Amino acid sequence: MPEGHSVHRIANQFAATFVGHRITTSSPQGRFAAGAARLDGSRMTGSRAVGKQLFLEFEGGLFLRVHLGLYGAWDFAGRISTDPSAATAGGRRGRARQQGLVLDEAGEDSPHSIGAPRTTRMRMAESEEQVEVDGAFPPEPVGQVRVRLLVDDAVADLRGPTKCEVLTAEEVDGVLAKLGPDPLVDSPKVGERRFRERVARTRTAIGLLLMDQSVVSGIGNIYRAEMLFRARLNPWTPGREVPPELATALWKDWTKLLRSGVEIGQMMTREDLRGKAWDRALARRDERHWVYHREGLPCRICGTHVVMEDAAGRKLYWCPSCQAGVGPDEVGPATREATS
DNA sequence: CATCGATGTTGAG
DNA sequence: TCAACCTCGATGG
Repeated sequence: MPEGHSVHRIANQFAATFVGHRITTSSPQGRFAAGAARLDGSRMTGSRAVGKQLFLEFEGGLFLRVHLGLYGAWDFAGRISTDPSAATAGGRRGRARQQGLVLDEAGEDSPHSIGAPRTTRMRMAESEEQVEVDGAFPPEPVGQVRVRLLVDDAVADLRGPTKCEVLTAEEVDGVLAKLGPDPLVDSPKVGERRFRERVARTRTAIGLLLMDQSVVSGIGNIYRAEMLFRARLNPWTPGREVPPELATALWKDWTKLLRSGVEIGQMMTREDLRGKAWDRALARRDERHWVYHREGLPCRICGTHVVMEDAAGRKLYWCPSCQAGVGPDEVGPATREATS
């Protein structure tokens, strides 16, 4: 259930732990047996995220493309990076070993390891929590594991993806061509211009455009709602009526939020809490956002009840008072009720 | 213990 | 527009 920041962190985790190594690839579940066989035994040469898509490059010119969808997840175990933020992006071999890696095996050094070997495990999806578990390495696959990538001292299990396939470089290019700009992939100038020009060209509501991966990559339902609130922008404003400066501001805000998300591993959009309340809010999911998942609760700025309405099948949360700006021609259900 | 819903996308109709 | 995908934490009984 990740938005873009999680996928970049996962790409960094692969860069730190797998890139440069020969990978034993399998499909314990069986559904990806043929694809796994094509990759088995080849070296991983690169790891890259674009929006919500992950591309793992292998020797021989093949790529594993993974999209986690709504509930997919990677489970890492063994020697894993405890901080998959930006530092290892690009996947240079060797660099990974220098920074913050944990090697947690049988561990003579470990004070509490008497008897059973222990392994660090971390699930990378909507949340990340590292736990140490008893048992030998590698652990038995648990549940429906679509793909298992194994090196000497680390393993990654993929479960529940919406997309998992082997592609050639040309096919990867085809996928990339359909994706809007990603602030961590495209240059600030080019990314901003592509986004702004695309928004200006359509009557589609900005609330829908932000979720359209061909317009901008990596934004999901939470960042969408939060970015619109931070811009005090009515979600139903047609793209062409969003002032260019505001489109630029949205792009810059996405850049800032994505960087922050990759760094802290959380979608924290409440910059008003910088300082003392920050850590507490990080610990509490219901404190991290302005409007997301706050239907009926008072707006944190004006006290007006936050509304929730359907936008192309997804739940859209916003404050009809704070976000009344840039009058929309087309209005959503909540706006219609308020004015009828 | 059963049911619901989710930070997403695809493809059928 | 809606079901399917296929996982799991949260929720209710």
